[in-house]
Formats: sequence, C-alpha cells, structure tokens
Amino acid sequence: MAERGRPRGFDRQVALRRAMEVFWEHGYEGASLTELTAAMGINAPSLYAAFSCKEALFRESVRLYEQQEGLMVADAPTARAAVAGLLRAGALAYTEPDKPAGCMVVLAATTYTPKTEGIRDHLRERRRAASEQLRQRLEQGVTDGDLPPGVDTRALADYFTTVLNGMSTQARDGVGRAGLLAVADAAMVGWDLLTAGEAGRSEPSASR
Amino acid sequence: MAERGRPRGFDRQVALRRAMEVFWEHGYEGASLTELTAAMGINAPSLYAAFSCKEALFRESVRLYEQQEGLMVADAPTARAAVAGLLRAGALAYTEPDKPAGCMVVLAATTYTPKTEGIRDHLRERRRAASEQLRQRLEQGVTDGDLPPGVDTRALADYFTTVLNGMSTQARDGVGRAGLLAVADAAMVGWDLLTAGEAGRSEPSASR
DNA sequence: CCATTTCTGTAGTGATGACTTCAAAAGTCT
DNA sequence: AGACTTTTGAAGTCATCACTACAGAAATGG
Repeated sequence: MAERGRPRGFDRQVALRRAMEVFWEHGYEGASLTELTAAMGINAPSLYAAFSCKEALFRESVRLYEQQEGLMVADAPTARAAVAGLLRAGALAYTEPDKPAGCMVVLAATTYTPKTEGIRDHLRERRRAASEQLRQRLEQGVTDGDLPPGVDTRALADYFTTVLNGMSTQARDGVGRAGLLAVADAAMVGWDLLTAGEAGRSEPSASR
Repeated sequence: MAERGRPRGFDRQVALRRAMEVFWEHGYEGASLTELTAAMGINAPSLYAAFSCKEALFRESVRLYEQQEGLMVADAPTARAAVAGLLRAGALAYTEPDKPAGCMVVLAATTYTPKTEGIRDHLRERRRAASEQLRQRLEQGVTDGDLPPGVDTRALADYFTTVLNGMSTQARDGVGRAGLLAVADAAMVGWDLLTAGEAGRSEPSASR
C-alpha cells in the first residue's frame, strides 16, 4: 500500500487552513500566489501539485471555511429562536478576535472581472444556499405550528440574509461585537409583526 | 485669457462618468487601465494628464457617484418617514435597470491588499459618513420630538446602515426591486418598538 | 510666419501576476 | 542495491499591470 515516491513534506490540511485565512482576509484576487505560498510555508510547485490551481485552492478554502467557520442555522425549538440564534452567532463569528472580520463568502469577491466570473458565481451560489437553508427552517416553523401558515418565508429569509450580509461589511468597518449584537437584536424586534401571517404583506411600502 | 496649447480632445466630465461606471461595476482593482481607457474613449497619456493616476481617478469617481447616484437621507417631516424613504430609495437605486446593481461605495473594495489600503480606508470613511448622516437625522427626530429622548441613535443608525449595506450584496446576487422593497419594509416593521426609548436597550442579550 | 504650450497616439518601461521547467532529493518496490 | 515514483527548490515563462518617453499634432501669442 502506502504512497510511492517522495512523501509530501507538509501537512495538506494545515496548508489549506493557512490559505483559507489569506483568502478570508484579502479576497480571491487580493491573495497573490507569493503571499499564499509564504503563508502555507511551501513553494509554488508544491501548491500546484497538491491543489491544481489558484481557483481550485480557493474553492477548497471556501469548503473548509464553511465547515470550520460557517454559520449553521441554530438548533432551536422554534423558528424564532433559530433565527435569533443565527443572527447572534453571526455577530460573534464576524468579530472573533485574531480572525478576519466578516464573512469570507460575502466579502471575498464582490466585484467581477471577466476572469473571476467563476469565483463570483460560486460564492453567490453559496450565499443563495445559505439563504435557502434559512428559508427551510422558517418553513419548518410553519410545519411545527410556531409560524402561521400564510407567512412569506422567502421575504423573511431575504430580510434576515440582508442583515447578515450587511453585518459583514459593518464588521470590516470596525463595528465591534457589542455593536453587531445590538444590530442582531434590532433585526429581531419586528418578528411578531413580520410573522403575523398576511398582515405585513398587505401594507404596501410602509412609507407612511 | 483662453487656454494655451492644444485643447483637450474629449469632455472631462463625460470621461469621468464612464470611468465611474467601470469602477462601479468592477471595483477598484478589477477595473484595469485598459478597460478604463477603452470606456473613456481616450488613451492612457490623456487619462494621466487629466486625472493624475488611477487612485485619483477613483476618488473623483466616488465623488461623482455620491453626487449623481448616492442616497440622500430623505427630506421628510419625521425621522421615521426619513428612514423609511432612505431604505426604499436604496431598494430602488440598487436595482436601477442598465446600471450596476448595488452601491459602489459598499462594493468597490471589500478586500484589502497592502497596495489598496488607501482606497479601502477612503471608502470606509465614506460609509462611516453616510451612517453618521443617518444618525444626525435621528437626533433631529429627538430634537423635533418625534423620537423619545432616550433612544440610542448610534445603535439605530448601525442597524439601518447594516440593512442598506446588505441590500447591496443582495442586489448583486440577483434579488430584484420588489424583493429589496420588501426587505426595506421588513426592516421598518420593528420601528415603534425600536424607538420606544430605553425599552429595547434594557434587554441585555447583547453581551453574551 | 515662427515660437511656445499643451494634448494625443504609438510604443515601450519595469514590476508583478499565475503558472512551469527541470534536475536533485527522498521516499517505495522488487 | 537499483529501478521507479513523486516532491521539492531555484529559476524561468509569458501575460498583464499601472504608468511613461517621445515625437508629432493642434491650438495661442507675437
């Protein structure tokens, strides 16, 4: 069995974690091969042998990020508690000391050059998946009976996803943990009215 | 009087507008000199003669963006109407047909490489200024008496700024005008509870 | 007219981007 | 041991980056 040939001189998982941290902080385009290899402690040929190309390394980094740092919809008895937990978890995660502020999936590739289109689409899909997961939890609330049947779970998920996305920018801008937790709480204040069946929907525009 | 020497062969304002659109869509680093000059209809030496360098061109583009496309805190009789108007204006502005989705100031430089630190700091400052403007309007509401004296205007401004920032990402991700307007309305639903003086603040979920 | 000033296009500058070539090194297999 | 396989470091490839040198073009002042 075993591996033939000269054995790899570095731990692939450790190197990947380092790469992920660089991407998290500097984004896809902002992370140069020079910086990546320096952080990973290896030379370019080793990187390419182990990870194929920069884009593949980034995709693996995203997967690792989601596993190790990503938010999970909280395991809670009600939809309300799950969403509140998610928002508060985001506030905490985006302000971890000694880690880059904000969410890698939200911040790593906001602008699109032709050559990074694949990256952008991939991250957008990951965000869409996260929003959909949230929506599913809201649907579960309807099934469980803690949300009324008529509630617009798509609109609700869009709203809370918007707040979470915005928290990433705010974290990068220096809003601290207490500030983001206050935002999370503020976003929950309207919950009862928002989830009151068709009520909120009939008021068009809320502008007056 | 008059200008000596060969007159400029292009309209500086028109060229700047084109440059701004490129930066808006592709961000600072994503906009190459090649693409910029192509969009502006000029060659590199003309660009440098008129705008000094890429960073100066970008800063001027940001100023133009804020003048022509930026959100203003709505001119409304109450703080509530002003904020509601601001959110709805954001939903509309970020989904203008034939314009890049989302806000240039939020999206043009989320990640920071060493060489774009100045750009990032400049945009962060612009965002901070926008948030501060919103906070001032809330303070005005306290002065006018349509908000109670104890209201935490900093926290409120942070919350609505977060929603606006998040709307930019959502717009880039394809959430349409109706979706963003629904988000704007959802963000306003908790207004009465949020602005009920010290009420919301006494719940100290923010510290754990 | 000529001198002066400023702009414009062509063509290049050095630096840095992602990625490779290649021979030596370091293992396994028989 | 020696054939084989794979990794590693040093150096190099080619494209693209922001930016510029330079000479000719197009205006004004005398």
